[in-house]
Amino acid sequence: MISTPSIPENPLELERQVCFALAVASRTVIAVYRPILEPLNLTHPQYLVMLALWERSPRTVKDLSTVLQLDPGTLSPLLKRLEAIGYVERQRDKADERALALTLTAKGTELRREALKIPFKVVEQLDMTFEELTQLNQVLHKVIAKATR
Amino acid sequence: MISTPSIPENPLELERQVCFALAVASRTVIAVYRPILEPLNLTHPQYLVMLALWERSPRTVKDLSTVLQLDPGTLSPLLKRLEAIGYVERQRDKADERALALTLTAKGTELRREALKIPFKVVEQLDMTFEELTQLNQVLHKVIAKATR
DNA sequence: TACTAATCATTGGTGTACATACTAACTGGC
DNA sequence: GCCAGTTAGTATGTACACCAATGATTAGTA
Repeated sequence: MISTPSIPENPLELERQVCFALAVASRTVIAVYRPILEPLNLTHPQYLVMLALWERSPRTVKDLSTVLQLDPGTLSPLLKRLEAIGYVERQRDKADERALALTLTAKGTELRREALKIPFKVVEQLDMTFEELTQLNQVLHKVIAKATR
Repeated sequence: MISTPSIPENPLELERQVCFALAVASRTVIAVYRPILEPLNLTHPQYLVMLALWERSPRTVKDLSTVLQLDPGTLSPLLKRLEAIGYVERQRDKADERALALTLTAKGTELRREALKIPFKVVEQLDMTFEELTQLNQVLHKVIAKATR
């Protein structure tokens, strides 16, 4: 007779929850960025906005909201802070006055040169191979796709 | 003569950043939990605290802070809210008056029966195999270990 | 034993993150 | 040109999340 395990596995075990690992991983990785971004006067979400703007510069709040998957209500104050630092300019779109165009300032554009070092610094600290990180990235994008449906 | 790619890869490309995928994945997965946790009157961080308490009940703030890798300053108001709902009791440790002991109430203990369904609901919504999730969990714990050093 | 250092939780400040409600501006159909 | 319905961004309220400072308590030590 085959015995079943006497102690059934606990579905609610904390260490087993992927959501827990995701939340902690997100927070701890962002914590790695914090001292690196601090000299640039950027928080991590602000850094992500800058990445988006370095790829294409006049972008609307709506556009950033879609790409970063962030609520416009979250971006609104964040973008004002970026403007206050002087990395970004906010102006209404002439063609559509509803839309707010975010444009990089000279200072914001120039910042990219400094930022170029960041990915290398982070990868070095994480001490993981390029392959591992690429694969993780793929799995995460799959999770995002599944969770967003 | 071997040609090098004319357009060099961009290290700052948003979609390539693991930190971005991590942040979005964490937020979107938590968003999956939101409607599921809402009937229990719990936010996701509160749910994680409950998971920890269901595993072992009198736990201090310090202890929870270590396990959940959360600042005590974050937990303090969160735990007061859990107390206000009636899932938890807060009382100073008799032996060490500095420590605050968090104990499950009867209501809090009973809630576990409802919560047992949650992992299955989430896995069903994510539509991913047990193996995929287990493997993701392992990689995330590796990232956490590397990032925490 | 008195003094000092370490520990634990809370408080206050800044910055996300999301939901809801709101205003201004645009659109299509008439 | 007008209007119903939509869209873009902002304002507000609640809840994390982290940091630094504070206060209370305990532990360590001369």
